[in-house]
Amino acid sequence: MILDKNSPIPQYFQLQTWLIEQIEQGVFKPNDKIPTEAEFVQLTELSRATIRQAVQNLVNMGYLERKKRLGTFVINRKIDSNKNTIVGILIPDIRSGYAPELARGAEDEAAKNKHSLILCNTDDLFTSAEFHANRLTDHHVSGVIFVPTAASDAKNRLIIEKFTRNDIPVVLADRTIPDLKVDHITTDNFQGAYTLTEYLIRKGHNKIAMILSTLFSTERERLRGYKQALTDHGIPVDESIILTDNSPFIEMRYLNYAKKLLKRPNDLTAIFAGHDRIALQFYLAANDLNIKIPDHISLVGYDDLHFNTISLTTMHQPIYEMGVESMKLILARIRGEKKEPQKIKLKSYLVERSSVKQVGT
Amino acid sequence: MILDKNSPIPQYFQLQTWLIEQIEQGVFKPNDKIPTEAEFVQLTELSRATIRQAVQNLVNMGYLERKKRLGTFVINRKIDSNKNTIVGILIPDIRSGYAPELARGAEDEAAKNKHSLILCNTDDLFTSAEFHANRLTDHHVSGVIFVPTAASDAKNRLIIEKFTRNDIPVVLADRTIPDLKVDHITTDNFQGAYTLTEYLIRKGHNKIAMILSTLFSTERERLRGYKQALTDHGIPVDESIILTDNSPFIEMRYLNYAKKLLKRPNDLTAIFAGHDRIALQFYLAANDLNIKIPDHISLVGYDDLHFNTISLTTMHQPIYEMGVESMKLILARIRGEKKEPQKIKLKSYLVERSSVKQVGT
DNA sequence: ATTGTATAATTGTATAGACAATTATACATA
DNA sequence: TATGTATAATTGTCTATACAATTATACAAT
Repeated sequence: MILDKNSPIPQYFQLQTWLIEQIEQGVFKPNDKIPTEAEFVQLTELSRATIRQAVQNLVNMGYLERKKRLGTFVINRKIDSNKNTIVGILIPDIRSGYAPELARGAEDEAAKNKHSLILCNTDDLFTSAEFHANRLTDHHVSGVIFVPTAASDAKNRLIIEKFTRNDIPVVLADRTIPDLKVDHITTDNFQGAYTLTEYLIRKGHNKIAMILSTLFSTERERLRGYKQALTDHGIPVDESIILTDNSPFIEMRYLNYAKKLLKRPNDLTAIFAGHDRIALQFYLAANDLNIKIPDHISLVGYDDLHFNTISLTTMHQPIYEMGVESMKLILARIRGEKKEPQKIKLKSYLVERSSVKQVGT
Repeated sequence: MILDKNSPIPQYFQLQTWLIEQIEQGVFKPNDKIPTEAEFVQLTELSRATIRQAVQNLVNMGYLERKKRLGTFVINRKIDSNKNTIVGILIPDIRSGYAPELARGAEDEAAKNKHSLILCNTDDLFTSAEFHANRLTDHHVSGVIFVPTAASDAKNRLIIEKFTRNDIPVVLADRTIPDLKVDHITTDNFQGAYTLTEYLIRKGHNKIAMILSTLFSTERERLRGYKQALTDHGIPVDESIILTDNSPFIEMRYLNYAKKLLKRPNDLTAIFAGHDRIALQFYLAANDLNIKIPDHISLVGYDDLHFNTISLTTMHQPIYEMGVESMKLILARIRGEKKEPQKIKLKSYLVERSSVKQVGT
């Protein structure tokens, strides 16, 4: 016991700090009995009242638990704090794309364990994400599920650091950021795009345009998968029919792209839209131009959003499951399970509807 | 000072209880200075240590604040707790209908004030709502926005009582429950349906079917508006073309209703769907049966969901605004503004697209 | 087998007193 | 005007002590 009698730091506070250290370093483990107050009096040569003051503070802080007649024990904070945990989720916009599905998955899993989920909409903006990050830190949430924004990797890293500096674990969902020691969970966009492209090739297509936003790792991965599938099937990659955009998703912009692409006289037989909302714009554009899908041109999307009135062949992403799994991951971190950062890739599967026609032979 | 020296209740605890009472009854008001420890020693004839024990507990509980040299003061808990408040929202399902829009409105308003929103999905089930209510109470949320479930009024009342018993204010959103002293905010469904029906009548329709679920106050109000509009225009209400259902919304069921109604040989010229998701089923059914909307029959919906591919004339509900306003209401209650329960009705407006044809002259 | 009783260990409650640290205020000094 | 200093009120820290309440355990009585 190293208490400095002459230090300006109060004795009770020294003792309290020492105790916390011992607990956090695992010298006193959960459920361990710490010395009795009488023993502490002998050990420290302080009065019992002072001992009690230190111990009482730790009880209030949730480190210790007193049991009459038995002594004072270290609480298993992990189990304890595991009740009624609050987790934050940072998604672009709860109104669009897969966000509702993701939120629902996360919420269901949280609710199952009596935890709660705080919703934050970033609109894919760094400033907004930063604002919410501050708020969540103020609220002392126990963990965060973060869908990185459309901002640069560096800026997204700032957000994550904001949390980790405050000992709040983070799980990245859907999109990743390179070289970062945090858990992340994505769908296998490379494999999915590969499968989808291969499907088109099998259907006889070999002039397949791709249109996507390069802003997100997800779509860049899809582009990789698309190119790889073409290459593996001996079809040269034609950069002139790969249309990339690096600004946030705006319907009108993609509607115009779609119209341009559909009007352009070329021998395209199929279009691979980077995600379903892009595909939707193609439907609308095609409708406008009196082009029939799949009769005149085939179309595939990616996401499997619930479009009730159009019958789009697309990759179904297990978004609900992603929500569930990210919550499981973050809860494991909150419980303090220390492993290497996990990189989970969920499998997507192809949903064949009627936007692709067999061509050629 | 009434302390019972002989009571088995500890002196410090008696003092502490008495102090809380004084504070909560407003005898000691926020920012008031309470007697100094020395004064308490005189008043109570207890030792200073005992006084301190009671006061320290109240400090820990957030009732009091010590200031060296100045004394001990009552904290203004309202102002204090007004920062970083957490509000719960109970909606049917974040994935469907207007829920995302409502949640977004509420979240934006909350974020603006540095508050946070906990998301709960009830699936319109009482048991689920009850579960979440318990969870939110455990978390000590400061207020709740509640979209009543499809269960009976009595059961929804139980949920609300659960909150009010714990001094958690509640705002009802979208749907109402009769005879309840809580704030609520709805759109004016009567007026909206009246406007919509009148619109159809002006377009020459006088044989207008209505199909709806009677489970929710919203749709029952719409039915009232529909009937009133007919009556006011001298059109007799024909109960045989009013199709009601009182089970939760299931797409298949309504698809079948739609098919039956569309197949039935009658002189219907227009259909008023209780909400957009019902209208969507009519689109799908019509498509199946090769019936063109609006050429063969006109259709209106209610909600203005974001259907990208169909062009439905419908009532736009200011759902985002409803989210914002319910958050404002609940925050006002949390701040302790005591008024009569407010009943706010937001105006909807008609969005004319192309699902209604002019008939007759 | 159940119920009651004594014991002892430990925390819980309480007293009386002492000195330290902090800080608003007033006053003094540069 | 700005800065330093003394004062006094109040909370902060700490000692030494005493008895009460709680309860696991062992053992006795029924």
